[in-house]
Amino acid sequence: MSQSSRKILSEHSVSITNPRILVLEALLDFGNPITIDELQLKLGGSVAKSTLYRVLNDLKKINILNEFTSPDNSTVVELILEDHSHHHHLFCSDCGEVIDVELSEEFEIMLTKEIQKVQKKFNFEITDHRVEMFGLCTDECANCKKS
Amino acid sequence: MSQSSRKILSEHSVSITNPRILVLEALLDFGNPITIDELQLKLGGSVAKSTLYRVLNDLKKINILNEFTSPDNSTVVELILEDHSHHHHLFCSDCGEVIDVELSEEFEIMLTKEIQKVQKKFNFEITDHRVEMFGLCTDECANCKKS
DNA sequence: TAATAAATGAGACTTATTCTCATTTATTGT
DNA sequence: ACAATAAATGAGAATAAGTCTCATTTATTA
Repeated sequence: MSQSSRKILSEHSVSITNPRILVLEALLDFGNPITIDELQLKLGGSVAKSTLYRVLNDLKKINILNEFTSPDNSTVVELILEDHSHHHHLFCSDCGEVIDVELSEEFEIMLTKEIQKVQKKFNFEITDHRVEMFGLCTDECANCKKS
Repeated sequence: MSQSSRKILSEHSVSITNPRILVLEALLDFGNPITIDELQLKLGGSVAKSTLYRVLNDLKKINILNEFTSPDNSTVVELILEDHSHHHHLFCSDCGEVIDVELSEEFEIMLTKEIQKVQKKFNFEITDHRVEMFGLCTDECANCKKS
């Protein structure tokens, strides 16, 4: 793990520093989209707040980090490595969990066609898209209030 | 216009006050998703900041206001009135404009099927979804930096 | 129109994120 | 391996979006 975080950094010609390794390892270890709050918890003060935000920005700049806002307004961050193909997000409105979801090939093809229509109609150059789904994990989730 | 904003409020059994009328009229007048910054500009100080946020929350509570975060992290707000059917959003990464987009019926049907698959796979109850598209308005947009 | 409950304005407060600057650490060329 | 240089870091100050408080005003109702 320590190995691969260093590799990621050097492959992107970013200098290898302790905070960067720690943040990358936390993200690799969690393996799912994570809120900045949770990430800070996981790091347990080993990286200064200002440095954490700087490191996240560095990772965004080299295009291996995706940042978005969940419906409950927390900032969520996720690594996008080579093996991490195009996907979408599923949010639990109760516990805030975020899950990566891949949709079928046929669906993506159809969506691409729709997007082409939208491009023409609005004279836009569309570079990216995502599907967000919201709901409740109906299961035995320990964090859900089950209200 | 003044007429319809009052009507909207009374139809939802919300008391008719000046700030509420002003905010609703600004939203109706703009007619598109609008950032809170722009909305404040449009209101030109006629409504106190704290009141603006309270009114927006009131409108959310009666389910006629949708709020989301744009890719550049500004909060965007839009009215959802009866005639405003299911739609998605197109964002310009340069000027920040947000446009409502309807996708084809066939696409929505296929998306519904995909969502059913996701529900089963993750044991989720999915209540809502949206498609977000990002790009650049290639046209003669006065606000785009054309960098 | 008076009584009551609800809404407002002004500004204090909170919290996420960014900025500053003195110090530390990584990189590089020898 | 080492010194010089540039880059990154930590600590905390600064900023800004959004919320809260409370005294005053406004809407509703009977």
